Amino acid sequence: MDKDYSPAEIEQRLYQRWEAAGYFAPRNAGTSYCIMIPPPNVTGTLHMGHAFQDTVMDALTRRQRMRGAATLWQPGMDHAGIATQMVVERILNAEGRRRTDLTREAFVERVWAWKEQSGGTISRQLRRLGASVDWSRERFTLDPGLSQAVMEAFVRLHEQGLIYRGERLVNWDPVLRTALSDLEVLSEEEAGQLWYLRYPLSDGDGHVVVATTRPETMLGDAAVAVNPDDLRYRHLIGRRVRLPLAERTIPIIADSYVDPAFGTGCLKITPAHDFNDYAIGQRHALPLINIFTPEARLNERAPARLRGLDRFEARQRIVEELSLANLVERIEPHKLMTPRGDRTGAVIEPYLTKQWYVKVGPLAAEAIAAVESGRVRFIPENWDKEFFRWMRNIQDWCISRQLWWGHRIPAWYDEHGNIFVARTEDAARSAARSHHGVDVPLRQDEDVLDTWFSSGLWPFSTLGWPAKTAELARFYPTNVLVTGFDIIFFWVARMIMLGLKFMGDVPFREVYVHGLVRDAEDQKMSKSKGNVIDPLDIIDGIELPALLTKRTTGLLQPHLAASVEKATRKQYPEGIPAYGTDALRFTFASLATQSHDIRFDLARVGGNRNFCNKIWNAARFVLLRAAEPSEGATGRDAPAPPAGVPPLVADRWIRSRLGATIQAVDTAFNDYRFDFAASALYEFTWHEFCDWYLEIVKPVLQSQDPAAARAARTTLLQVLETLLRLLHPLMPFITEEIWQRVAPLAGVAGDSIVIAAWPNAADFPSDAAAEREMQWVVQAVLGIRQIRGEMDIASSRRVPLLLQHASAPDLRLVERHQGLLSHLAGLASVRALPEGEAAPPAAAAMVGELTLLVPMAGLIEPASELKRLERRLQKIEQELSRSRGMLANDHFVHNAPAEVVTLERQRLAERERERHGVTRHIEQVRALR
RNA sequence: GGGUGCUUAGCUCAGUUGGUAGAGCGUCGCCUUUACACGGCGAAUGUCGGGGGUUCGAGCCCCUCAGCACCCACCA
Repeated sequence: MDKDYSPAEIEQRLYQRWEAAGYFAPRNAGTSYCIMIPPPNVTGTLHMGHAFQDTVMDALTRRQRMRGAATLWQPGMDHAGIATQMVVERILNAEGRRRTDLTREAFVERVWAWKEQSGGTISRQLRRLGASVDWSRERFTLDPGLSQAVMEAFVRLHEQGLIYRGERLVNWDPVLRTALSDLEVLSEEEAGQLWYLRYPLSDGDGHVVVATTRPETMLGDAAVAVNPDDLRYRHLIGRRVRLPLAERTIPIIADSYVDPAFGTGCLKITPAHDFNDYAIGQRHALPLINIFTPEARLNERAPARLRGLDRFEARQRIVEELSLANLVERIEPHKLMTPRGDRTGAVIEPYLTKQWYVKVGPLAAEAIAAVESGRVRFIPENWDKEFFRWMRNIQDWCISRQLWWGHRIPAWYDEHGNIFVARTEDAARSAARSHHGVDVPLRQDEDVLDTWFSSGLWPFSTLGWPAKTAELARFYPTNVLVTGFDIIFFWVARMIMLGLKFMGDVPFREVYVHGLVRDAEDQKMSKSKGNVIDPLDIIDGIELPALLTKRTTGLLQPHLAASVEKATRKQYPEGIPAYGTDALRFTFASLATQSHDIRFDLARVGGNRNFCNKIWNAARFVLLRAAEPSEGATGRDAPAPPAGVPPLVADRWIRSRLGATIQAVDTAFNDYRFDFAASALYEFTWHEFCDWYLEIVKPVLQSQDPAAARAARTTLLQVLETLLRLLHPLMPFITEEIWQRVAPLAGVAGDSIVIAAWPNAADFPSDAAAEREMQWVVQAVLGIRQIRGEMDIASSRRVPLLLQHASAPDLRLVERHQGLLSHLAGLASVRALPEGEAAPPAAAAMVGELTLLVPMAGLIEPASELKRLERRLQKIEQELSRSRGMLANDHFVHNAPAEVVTLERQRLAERERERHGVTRHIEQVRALR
């Protein structure tokens, strides 16, 4: 093995080998295990959130593969209608062209070309992350197969009356000129104004004053409404006002929706441009007066002088004109929720159009039932509340989009407006023929489907639906969905609804919901903030200049470049060092807590890179020693005689600990607590295997006792080999690299750790006796080390040890582990003081009754030993008084469980012994002065 | 306006049925000990957001207040 751990060298090589060997395809015939990747946008790149969830999915998949399941981790990408179309439109714009300069076919062709070029980035990223997806089954939502599934789903839903076409107000994005679903609209509080406008009464003197945040829509007003109980206006109900500028008269109506306390209590009603007004308009049979073009400019219904004005220019002009006519009573500042398109950021206009809808009520009911009955389980489970809340208030889903990139809606129209929904154009044609008796010209719907419609079919469309394939039978329902909470409604809910509808079963048994990955300052990672990190830059590292270029090019708002640069320079003055994939993955695992947000800190990756290094070097040590001839190890002069050292206890101990660790990791994986798995692995590997066992075993390996050395070697190899398999799901690369060398020596056959068997805790049963004995050794060593540490005794300096008040069992333990103690605590000699012999001035440590003494001569200042002991005593006293207090309390003694009381009594006795020892020693040290 | 979650060591976070508060990073000593200085050994550090309650006992359960975050919602 190379002396240095260099991830870059091993990772790509290993992944290629795995992929070529076909390890990632489902292998065995036994139980199946399937995870569907949430398909990322084909033209995007993977961000930290993706890397996080890919790590989780890969770890789950790798563990199940090792457990012998036929695993399928299904990869693929999403065509992401709006996002992708916008990207390509932006490229066209840069060329000085617009989408509409091209034909629909030419534009779509252009998008496909861009997809081919850009889609490779994600595959490359996934490979670098070590994702063990089955590439042979990769899918894209616009593939022929998946498109067929989309058509089929649409037609079937339509046949069942669950898809319909309707004209009503939709969320309209005037920039994209398309309808959006409710979910694609984000409302935020923004500063605005409230205009108080006078509408003169048409049949007499006076006026009513309406308060509005959108004065420009007054051209489309159909009424003024007041609350029927509002005494101020009761006499006006039924009369009419003259609508300024529009020069129409409109009625004053009564509707209980109106809040008398808000504004003036008079509400202008614009049914064609406001969702509430639309509902009121329906109740009162008011006309819908659409005053906007699809670009949200005033249309021909507006007075000629205002036509063509953008809605915000129109606002200004209209307010001016009304002011001149003295029709603006006052203007107040007002905060309001402004709806914006999640992609464009454009203010959304409620707009009257014909669109396709999914009637979700019946679908939602079944989905709710599936979650209620536990057929789908959320983890953490409180996400089901969120799910229920949304599902119970769900509105019909607008699925048509006025875009070119996507699945075109399988509906055809004849000249009379008859609609023929069919799987193919031919089918539509023949339906039209039988309707009319003759062939008639048909025109296909221009619109495409919401991207999430095809994503919603993903768990079964990728497996071949609507055909009844073997894969569907084998892998559906899938085992778990791993996703962020931000798409529970967009995606998770829809998959459940559509899965139940078309497959008659839930798409997945469990949903593991993880938090949002934020940066170290708790900011959401976004391109415009310039704080996104490409996972590959953590793996491979990146110099500052390259990072700056990367972050400042292609910004949606180029003027942010300067602030992005500044922030980047501040956060990563030296760029980002290369940490390797395993360190990054292990970090993700340790961050996988149940919390809402995940604050990503590079320091953590650094720590885990060190962990990789530790594993690497521990393996080097094992290989170095295991390769030595086991017989006739030559005696270097060990400082303390190694003869009689029983290696068996340490061997038994480390095996017992390994068994406990396997168990902990299994539990953690089953509970989706990857943070627990990571810490159990870290703790065992570093602090038990490396810190203790490797150190313990060093003198044994060089001992004169070949049997002991051989036993130690066997344990060393077996424990390491097993540990590598246990680490593999989280750290696939480093474990494979080492395993290839260790497995043969450990007598384990196999081509790759990827398909090796998952460790079995039962192979390493718990050994309480060994753990107890080791604990005694550890206590003794720590006691002596503490003296050494606090007295600043150089580690090269060996010290003599005297034993005081040693019981017979103590003496036996000391004798058995003398070599070990000497080695681990740096002892020059060990001698038990006979009763009656006075102890020399010494520093002391207590292990039960036994006192360990390190003579001061030439090493230790009495004053500092005194200080140390007094500090210790203080702590003991504290614990004592706490213990005494509890035991003196009758309520405690009577009410607490017996074992708790017993434990407390033991604790008290122990502390008292310790205090006795320490006090006695303090007196001795004092006497020296 | 509703709803959810969070508040624990300087920083980032664990803390599983209530039973003596933990980790990583950072800090401070000592150490070039032959796997590893991306290291070893040792040390310091917390009125667990405030207040109240239940209990023999509360970081954990209940109430309340404060701050923060997120989600949902049609008050013009």
